[in-house]
Amino acid sequence: MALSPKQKVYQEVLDAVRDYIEKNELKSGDKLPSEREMAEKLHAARSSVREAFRAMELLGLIETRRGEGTFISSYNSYQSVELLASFILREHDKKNDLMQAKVLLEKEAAKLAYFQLKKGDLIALQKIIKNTSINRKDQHVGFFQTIFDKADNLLLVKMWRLMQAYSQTIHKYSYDHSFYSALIELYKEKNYEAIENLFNEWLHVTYKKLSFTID
Amino acid sequence: MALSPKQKVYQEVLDAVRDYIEKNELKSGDKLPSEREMAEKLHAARSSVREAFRAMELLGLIETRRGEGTFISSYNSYQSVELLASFILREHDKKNDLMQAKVLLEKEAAKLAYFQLKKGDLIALQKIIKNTSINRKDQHVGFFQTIFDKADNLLLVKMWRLMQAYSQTIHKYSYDHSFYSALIELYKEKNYEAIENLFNEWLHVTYKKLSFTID
DNA sequence: AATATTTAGGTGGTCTGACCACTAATATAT
DNA sequence: ATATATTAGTGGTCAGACCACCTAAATATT
Repeated sequence: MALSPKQKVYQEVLDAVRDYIEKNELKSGDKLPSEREMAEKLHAARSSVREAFRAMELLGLIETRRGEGTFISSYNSYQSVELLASFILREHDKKNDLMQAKVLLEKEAAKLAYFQLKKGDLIALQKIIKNTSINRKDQHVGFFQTIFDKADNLLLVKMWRLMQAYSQTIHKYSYDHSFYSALIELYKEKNYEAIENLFNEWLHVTYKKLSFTID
Repeated sequence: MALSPKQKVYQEVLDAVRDYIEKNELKSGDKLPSEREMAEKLHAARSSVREAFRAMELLGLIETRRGEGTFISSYNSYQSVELLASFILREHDKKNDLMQAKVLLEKEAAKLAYFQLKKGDLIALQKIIKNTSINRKDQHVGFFQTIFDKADNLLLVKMWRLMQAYSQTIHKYSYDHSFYSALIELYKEKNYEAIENLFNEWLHVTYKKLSFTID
């Protein structure tokens, strides 16, 4: 493993695993080579392979079962993000970036979904908003999950989920209640252009607000 | 390190480090105990401590300098996002999703930059487009790198760079030449609203085109 | 023959101890 | 006082050794 001298071995293992997954077209749940086998294949020590594997495990990318092996995770578990947040999110300047990016994704998803939403979907959205038995965060997630489904872009929804998880430790993770109703109303009125403005207004207000609440 | 039997050692190290940081009120840039010292303190092997440290490093929580020590990271919190994204992107071969997401980011960056661009910036953009000594890909990257700089959102630019890198395996990675000129023209005319439409038109055309070229 | 049991090999989990490359502070020489 | 060489400490990596656990094949039991 002495090819790229500047890079650490466990970083190279990371790349190698990614290539391996792609090359062999492995999907969620498929088995990876054992630590020993991977080490031999990459001419690295097992401990180096383990450093890479443990990091990936912590990120929820792989799943490990003692006595069985290492498997590609379905990546539904975002538990790693929680740990991240507990360390990271005291850095405030990045909170703004995160919130801004998240809102942008939600805005674009809302616009993409515009062309796909049926009447039944609108009713479903309304039901989520009116359901007071779940908390606001779950309302927000449910609401936009529906929208992202209609937007039909797997990459966008994955990025959004990640940001949503990150942003959960920040106080502001949802819009005002009136926001959701306003969006639904725009869908009903078939007012595509106004969607952009609705989000942008909220974005500017919140952006400023966050700037002043930095301690 | 035999107290909590069900938990892996490197997980316990993770918790211990978090407690250590909390207890000693360490801030960004502060030094952590060495791997050997931490191992002795926690009655664990150095390799186990390393597994935890490497994972934290990958998450961007700590920074490591050979010969000096391990420090609490001050920046680069988005390192993990990059890694995650690189796996997410590989997971599915939805080229359409990727292209759509990339264009969306470029569009939003163009709109964010709108409020920051000075006359000199526009000249710089024009110079990039008129420079025929570099290939189209580098023109595209240079053009939007300038725009993303003005948009001033670290997270957005990192996501974009990643997508740009991956999209290079696809044939379409840049716009028609007239597109860039048109965008500059809109900046000059201070026509904010038209930016959205410019991108959307291109997006719809390309989206359909790609739909038919999927192998 | 069908079932239950034992066994052997493979896997992750952990530890020990050893080098190497690098850095910074100390000691030494100029 | 300055420049140089030494040294101790640090992360980076490796090799090899156990252990606990799981699975499947070989064996024994019915």
